[in-house]
Amino acid sequence: MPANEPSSATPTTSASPRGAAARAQVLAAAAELFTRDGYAATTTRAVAERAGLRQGTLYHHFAAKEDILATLLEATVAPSLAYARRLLEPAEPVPGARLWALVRFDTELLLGGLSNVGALYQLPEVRGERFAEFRQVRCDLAGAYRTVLAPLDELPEDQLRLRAQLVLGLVEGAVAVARECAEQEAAVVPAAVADAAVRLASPQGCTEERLAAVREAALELAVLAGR
Amino acid sequence: MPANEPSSATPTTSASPRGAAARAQVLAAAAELFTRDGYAATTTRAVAERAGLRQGTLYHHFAAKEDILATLLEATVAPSLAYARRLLEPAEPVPGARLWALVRFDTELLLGGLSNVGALYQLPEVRGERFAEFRQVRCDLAGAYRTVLAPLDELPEDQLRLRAQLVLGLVEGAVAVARECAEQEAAVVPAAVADAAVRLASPQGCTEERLAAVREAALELAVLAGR
DNA sequence: GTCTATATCAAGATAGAC
DNA sequence: GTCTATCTTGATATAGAC
Repeated sequence: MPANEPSSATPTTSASPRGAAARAQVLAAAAELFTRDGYAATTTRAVAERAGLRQGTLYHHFAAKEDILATLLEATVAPSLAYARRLLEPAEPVPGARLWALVRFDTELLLGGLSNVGALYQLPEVRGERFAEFRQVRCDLAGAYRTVLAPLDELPEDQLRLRAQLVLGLVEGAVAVARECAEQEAAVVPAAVADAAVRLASPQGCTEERLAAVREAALELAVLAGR
Repeated sequence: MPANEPSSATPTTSASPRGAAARAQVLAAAAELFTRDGYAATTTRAVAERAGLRQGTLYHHFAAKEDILATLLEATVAPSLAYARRLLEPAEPVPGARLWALVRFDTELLLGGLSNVGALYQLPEVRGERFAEFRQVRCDLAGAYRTVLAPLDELPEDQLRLRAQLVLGLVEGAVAVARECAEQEAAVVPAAVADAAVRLASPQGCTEERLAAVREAALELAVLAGR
């Protein structure tokens, strides 16, 4: 990756860890290792080494190990919520279109992001104080899921909550298992999960034709929402 | 908790950890703590204390911390597979009935068992050597899911695999989120997840009526399969 | 901003008395 | 079979030179 910088022109901007880029390298390294080996089992040494730094240097960028995790989580869930909000602006052409678009976006984000940060959502450490802000955003996202689920079925509030949880569980669970078996199939997963979400949220049934219409409408919505 | 045993009548059978019961107490304590705080973050001291033992004593029942986890996992997945096999013996009265029964059973097992051992399935530690046997059983269970999914949809093998993964993801994901919000609602979750699974596996749509028929047939199957 | 070196602490596992 | 030690190791985080 490093192109060249034999001499020293601009000290703060070099290819290797040096400077501001180091922080980003640490985040990328942590995302990889946290998702692969688990948060608790990943040492700060391993993160630093992978980022091209020494262990102690991490603490000039993050005050504690938990801060690295919190930064990762917030950076991952924020785009989801932002996308969900853009998705809610235009009217929904076909019931289920918003749901399809949102589920596909989230699955894609979790699967394709730097790493499978989605799997980190359920870490026990996330219950701590340090992660309150993240959990709040996460909660707002769950609300968005309820909103996009509502038009598909007349449901009392608590049933709607449960269904939103089911769909969230589907997305995160599917992401967790998707990397294990599928390799090149990963490209199909987001759409498949979105299909599945629409089906499971359609109480009076969802035929292939209807699903096709939902997909098409969702793709248009996705353009409007900027993705 | 200890009722009384001032003198010493039968040495191997007393109320507190003493004797063979200790092993079971350790497992119960570990299940609770591993699922609540995570495996890596749970110390053997904490497990021992909750089991009413001292840290060192654990090692007379298990050779290592990982052995506790492995025992828990195997004990949880084995009933699922056994149930799935019994479910496959009788003919399927209505397509989807087996799926419904299996999903409900698994969700119930994971939710209601000693603890949410299901959440432990995705621990990074489980990739290790020590857990090969567990992963094998898990793999067999995935095969059973493919079998019960097959009658619902004409699907090429790889698509069927993906769908089985989706359903497994749904079950485990739903279980993971179910405890967070729902309290007394937990009783509704298994059936709701089973409904959701059947819907998402029914490509040509699944109306309320059909779902009702599936549920009824599934309950009969469940009786035959011994639960 | 990065390094080396180290303080500090707690974890898993073992030894041997009772 | 359980206890009280203790060994050994490896972790996070800090201090201070460059």
